[in-house]
Amino acid sequence: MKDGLLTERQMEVLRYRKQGLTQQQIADIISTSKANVCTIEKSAMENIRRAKETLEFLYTLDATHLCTIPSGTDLFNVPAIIFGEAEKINVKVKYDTISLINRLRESRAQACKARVVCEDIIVYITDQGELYFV
Amino acid sequence: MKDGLLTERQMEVLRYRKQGLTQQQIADIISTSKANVCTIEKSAMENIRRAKETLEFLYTLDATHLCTIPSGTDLFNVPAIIFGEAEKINVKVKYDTISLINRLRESRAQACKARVVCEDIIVYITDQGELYFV
DNA sequence: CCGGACTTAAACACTTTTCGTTAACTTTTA
DNA sequence: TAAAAGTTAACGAAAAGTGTTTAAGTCCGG
Repeated sequence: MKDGLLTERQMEVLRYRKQGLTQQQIADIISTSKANVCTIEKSAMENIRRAKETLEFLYTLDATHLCTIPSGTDLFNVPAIIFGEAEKINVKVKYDTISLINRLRESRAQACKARVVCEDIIVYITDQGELYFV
Repeated sequence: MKDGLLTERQMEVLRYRKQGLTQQQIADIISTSKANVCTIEKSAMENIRRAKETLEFLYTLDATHLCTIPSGTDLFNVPAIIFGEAEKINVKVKYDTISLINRLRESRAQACKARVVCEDIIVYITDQGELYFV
């Protein structure tokens, strides 16, 4: 059994960064160039992003397609749409209006511009009322 | 920007499996051997495990070390130890006694045998009272 | 005990990732 | 603005991961 996605080098850099060290300081400590520290940190972040996306996929496997929010929809209308669709299939959404919008904003930030949805958003829901946006 | 950890092949197999197909049926559909379906599914599960472990690492970066539960401790004494340590640093743990034990069992199953902790368990905590066991 | 479902190991060709260098570039901050 | 911090691009070598085959397993219900 292997560890997670991150290499020793990547974890090392992330830990030093968390302590507030600059890339140059870390480069000195681990004896390499600051450019290399930058790329190691970057690939670490990329790996973390991929880990998150992998689990998102897993969730959509468990969930069923609920509806699709068309691009151009007012953000504040989204909860009503989702509550309505969930009611049709007898599932209680585990978010209220505000937290639903926050959940959406967090998971699909680039799809939310100001008060408007600027990309089609596919909505999945589990039996437990958990939502996933793709 | 690339996708998550899973390859097309791996997602394909997981989706078919979710539908309840056997490895042989999937092998026929995607034109390969059932042994290969098995290894693809296995590496998919391994990737998912690694994705989870990667995020766990990320959480421990945000969290501070709270205490270490020594091997041999009675499971039912663990909550009291953790509540005590958390109180010392003025953090409210977001679990009650029962759910804390469940959380521990889920995250470190192999470290819990019957009523006893059989490995040292390092406990991390965030400002929000979330716990991580390593 | 037979058969179906599943697992495992070794070996292979192939692709991707990683760490590293150098050098130029942009952004932030004092 | 000047210095420090951070980013990017191009490239190479080494390491790791993937899909595949073949062949030999285990595990379990009927």
